[in-house]
Amino acid sequence: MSGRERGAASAGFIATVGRQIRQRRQEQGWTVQELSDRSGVSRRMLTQIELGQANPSLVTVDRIAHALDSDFASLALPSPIPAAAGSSREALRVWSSAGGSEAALLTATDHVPRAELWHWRLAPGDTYQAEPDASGTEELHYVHAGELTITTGGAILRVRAGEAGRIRSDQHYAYHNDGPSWTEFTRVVVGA
Amino acid sequence: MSGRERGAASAGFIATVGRQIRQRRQEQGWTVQELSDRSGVSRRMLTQIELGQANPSLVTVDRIAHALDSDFASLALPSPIPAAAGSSREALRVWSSAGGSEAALLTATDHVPRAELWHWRLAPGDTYQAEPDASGTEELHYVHAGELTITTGGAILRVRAGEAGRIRSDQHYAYHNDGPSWTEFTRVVVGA
DNA sequence: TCCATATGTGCAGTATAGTGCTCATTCTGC
DNA sequence: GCAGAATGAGCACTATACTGCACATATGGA
Repeated sequence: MSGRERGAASAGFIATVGRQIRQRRQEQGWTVQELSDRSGVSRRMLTQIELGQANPSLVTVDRIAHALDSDFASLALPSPIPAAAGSSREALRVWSSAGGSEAALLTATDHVPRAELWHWRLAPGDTYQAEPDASGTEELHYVHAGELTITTGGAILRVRAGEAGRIRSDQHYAYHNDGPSWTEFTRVVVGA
Repeated sequence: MSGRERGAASAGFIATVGRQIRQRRQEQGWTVQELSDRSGVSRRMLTQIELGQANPSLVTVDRIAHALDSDFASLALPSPIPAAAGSSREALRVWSSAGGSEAALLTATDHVPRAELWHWRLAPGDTYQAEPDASGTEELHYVHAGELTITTGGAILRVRAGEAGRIRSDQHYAYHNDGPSWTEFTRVVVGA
């Protein structure tokens, strides 16, 4: 890191966090000053964070999250929250590769049972290596186009367009696109 | 904020983030120096972060996350998500209307937490009236094309293409396509 | 034992996160 | 139009995140 770019919105997720904070504050009907009083973070800083012009520390984000009766992680995710009625929000691109492959977290539940809805695009020949998860976690897949190869614990599962797959997630696994065209699939992650 | 406690592990989640980073680094078989080179964050800072003795900024955490081929949010969550062996299943057309609308159950888990993955197609002007599910059941929606209007308990939720929605489904609810074109959406039902 | 590698830590310096003032602008409602 | 509330932003200042170096400790292999 020679030149340290700063001042403006550097990373995209910083803007996401800012937008999350602003929306939740407005849902509470609070002014920036009010959130400042409740969180202990200055009004000056809050406006910059909401506009994606700051690079807050974890402690600062945590103070704000607590004041909003939320938690740190959910501010980074684009999850809505309203209890009875849902809301709409844009997807969060969580992973991408040099080849153009990408994974977007579309929406998720807040608490148990945890469920996440994803959309994935894998370029021909591309691979995604995943880490094991909490015991009992499962995944559902539905392939819209191309074909998806899932390797897990020595087993190989091939899912073609129009087919569905399911895996347990207590061990290392990986997604591969061994086909000649792009693979598109929906992924649901379910935890206890 | 009179006395600002610092230097030691202040918040619990900071230690969580540190542990996550250390674990993933060791899974890669990297030394701290190696992660430092790849992420652009100094070795000095990395050790403190891993030990929960630092208060890094979002950009710093993001740099580390990218070097670990991970994402920012999952480092903050104590429980990530994926991995294991599964099976494939064919889609089941559960419902259809005279107008050509249809609902297909793509796949589902066997036991708790229950989760079902659906694909729906609603013709313009078509409606589906649903019965309440078991208490605590939730639904996630992602609209691929057109727009989806969900009415539930007097509330109206409109989800457009590219947006996501969420509702509690332990009450009467209905899907409507009020738009001029076909509506296509993915639906996830999650129960306890 | 000796050497090499990996990690933890003290210290000083630098870059920047964060604060508290200030004023400008916008949007209300009167 | 006017007054007040709310937000956006410039500025100087303070607190601290972050760096680089040095040194200590621990582990493992020849």
